[in-house]
Amino acid sequence: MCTLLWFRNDLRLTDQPALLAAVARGGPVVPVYIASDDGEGDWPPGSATKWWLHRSLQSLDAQLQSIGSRLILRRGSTQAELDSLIEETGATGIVWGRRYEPAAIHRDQQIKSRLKQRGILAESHNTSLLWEPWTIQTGTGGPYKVFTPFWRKCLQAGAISRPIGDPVGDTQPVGATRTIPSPGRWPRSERLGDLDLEPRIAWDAGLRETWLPGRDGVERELCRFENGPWSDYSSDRDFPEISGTSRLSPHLHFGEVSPRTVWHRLLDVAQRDPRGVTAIDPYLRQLVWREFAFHLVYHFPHTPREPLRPEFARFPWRSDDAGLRAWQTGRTGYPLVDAGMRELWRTGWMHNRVRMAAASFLVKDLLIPWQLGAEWFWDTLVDADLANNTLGWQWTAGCGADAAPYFRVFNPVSQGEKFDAAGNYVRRHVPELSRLPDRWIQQPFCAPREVLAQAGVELGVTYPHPIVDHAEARVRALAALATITGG
DNA sequence: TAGCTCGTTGGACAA
DNA sequence: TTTGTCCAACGAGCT
Repeated sequence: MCTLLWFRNDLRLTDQPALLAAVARGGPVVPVYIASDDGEGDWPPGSATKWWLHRSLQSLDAQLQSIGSRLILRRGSTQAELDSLIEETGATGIVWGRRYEPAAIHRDQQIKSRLKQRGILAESHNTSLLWEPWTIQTGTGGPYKVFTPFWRKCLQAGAISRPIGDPVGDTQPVGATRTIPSPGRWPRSERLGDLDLEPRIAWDAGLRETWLPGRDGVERELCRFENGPWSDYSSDRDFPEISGTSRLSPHLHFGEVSPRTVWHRLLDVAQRDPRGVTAIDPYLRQLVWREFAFHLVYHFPHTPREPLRPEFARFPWRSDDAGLRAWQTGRTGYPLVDAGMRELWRTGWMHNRVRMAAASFLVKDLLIPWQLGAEWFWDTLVDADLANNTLGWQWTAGCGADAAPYFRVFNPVSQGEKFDAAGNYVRRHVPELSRLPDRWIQQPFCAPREVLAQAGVELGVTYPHPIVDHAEARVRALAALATITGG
């Protein structure tokens, strides 16, 4: 009666329905993770993703060992590894958490039908969403393409159940069971180091300084957010120099915490707050944006590569290798954009407000296809997530759900002046500008010569000239849009 | 059915 | 300096 517990993007032991189902079968449970690209389509894990995954698996294994179990690691074809694990353990069932990306769905369906043919129990569970994509429908039975009605419909769907193992503070891993029965003999396992997830050259210092993958990191960020930032989230989240956001995105991506746990912990905090529970709404809305992204990628599986709005297939994008390279390396000459791109490179993350400005610069100022931006983010973000990344880029490019009005072109200078007025964010990530006064920090190219000299800035030498003139680029972007709207 | 309202995150310009 | 208005048209979603 041995059961394989196949972990994917749900690397945790608390509020883990697949784990609970495995234990409920009664026999020994073999927890397994398979490093494989075969469910990722043309989106194999990027470098930052692998860096995080290495540590997250380490954390999961430690948690399992603390209750007398362990994590079996394999690499290669998922189907072949599952087959061999069935051989080695005599497993009669496999349970896992569902995924919603097109390639993963396709692969999982094949695995499921093959297992069933062989008489092996194959059971999938919802381990990562509040509402699975097919449970939320418009009045006419279709998927939503606009966020606000989606949000309203979700709230109508009823209260979100408490996480398994509640009340909060119950840190026992398996809910009621609290132990995972081990097999008499463990199957073969790779060593974590042999999965080749670690970088070959040490580019990860900034990531190590910034992040703590795994359960302890979840606890650290959740506590920090609960103890302050949540209550000013709606205003502070826009200022990149402040840690006003939850910084939970990578933890949620890997399923080190369930959205349900986050939802209820913050709701509980808000309930004790004099301003009442609605004070947490702006943040909960963001959690539902994550749900919306999964809803969209499930119902429109072509969107990671193609625009949701078909007329954008005719958009006159430019080919500009030098521009792309300048953007990627944070050398566009626009300090806010460059600070964001360098924060991304150094820490594997970028503040959301800056993501919008940087992404807008690529697609509107440079007219470079949003797919190239999505690929760069995919490789460099520790929270790289196909659903969220797709939604974000299509939104910025104006070709996705909730399309932005055509005239919404972010001005990198005024965004900087609004949200980084004192220039602290720019100074942190673009040190060669750090001695510029606030007045010029967001637009060194307009600063008087003596100011630049005094700050030790030599344009074109210590810091680049702007690679495009934003005012001209804006006009050009609007003209490009007019070609596909017929305007 | 047809009509109505609205759309996460903006910017430029006039007054 | 601040505030209000306008900037396409469309299609989603509701009534």
